[in-house]
Amino acid sequence: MPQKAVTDDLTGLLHGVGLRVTAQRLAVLLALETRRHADADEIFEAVRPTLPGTSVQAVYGVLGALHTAGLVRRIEPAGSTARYERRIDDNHHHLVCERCNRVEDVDCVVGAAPCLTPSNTSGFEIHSAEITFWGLCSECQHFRG
Amino acid sequence: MPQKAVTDDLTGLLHGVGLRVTAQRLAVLLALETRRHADADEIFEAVRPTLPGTSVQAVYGVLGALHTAGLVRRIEPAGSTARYERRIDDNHHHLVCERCNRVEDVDCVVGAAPCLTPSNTSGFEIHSAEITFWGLCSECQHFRG
DNA sequence: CTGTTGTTTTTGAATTATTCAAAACAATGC
DNA sequence: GCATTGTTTTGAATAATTCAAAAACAACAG
Repeated sequence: MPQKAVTDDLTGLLHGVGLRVTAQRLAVLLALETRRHADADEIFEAVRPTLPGTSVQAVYGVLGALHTAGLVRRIEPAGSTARYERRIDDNHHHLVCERCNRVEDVDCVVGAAPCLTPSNTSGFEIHSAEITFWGLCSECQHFRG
Repeated sequence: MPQKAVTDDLTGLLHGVGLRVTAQRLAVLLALETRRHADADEIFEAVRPTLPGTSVQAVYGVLGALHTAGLVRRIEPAGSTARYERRIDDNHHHLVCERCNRVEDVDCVVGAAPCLTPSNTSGFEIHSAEITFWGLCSECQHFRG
């Protein structure tokens, strides 16, 4: 897909949720296209070359707006900074490395449906269930001892 | 149970994992007996009356040692500070309020076992699965709008 | 009980992700 | 184009947590 078409898509995405289309927002969305589980700083660095003058605060602002609008999902595994991703429609989960904080997607979980039903809800109105698997990534398995 | 007996239990707990027994560690463990999902500051405030002169850094140090030793579990729901709990042997999960960050336990999950098996592990060696249910607590359900 | 050793706590400061606020600026509707 | 309203910049603040050095202390041997 040519660059123009991608940008048009992203423009439509923003219009769709009633957000103004700005260069910063397009750049952040574009950066998220090719990055999975990027944090604010990674996105800031990705945006900087094509859009110098962008501030970190603007990136936080854009990510906040996109998140509120439901265009990005935000995860914050213990020990990591907040990470953002565009995959939102599927109910996928995450593997997090306890040593290096690397994050990978888990497309689905065997027998997932029951997991979304806690036994006692303590009066909570439940909106979503988040599953995080903790362990060691392939790299870090060698470093044990 | 008399106070002395509780303290003896906690002393044994520390000995059991090869940690030195200090007044601060006993105080933190004792504070955790009656509090669920307490954060460092809550524990600090709970410890202060009986053990004045204790520093917040000491509380962080104690909690770190207890966590490393496997005596306490540490959760860090997005948007909250780190919280600590003594329930570690059962595989229970959490409900977190999206508005006030209140945390409640979920004793178990219907059909829990399958949840511990992700479909693709991406080469990870998995140690544990953490399930967080997001929603609104009974209090905060009234504040919508 | 006492001295020694290694660990823990205190004291004081640093770090870092994130947020806040006011002013400059830009997108959209007319 | 122009006004309106939302967004970004600029600059500073916040707050949880960690780091480091020195003092205090628990555990153990004698």
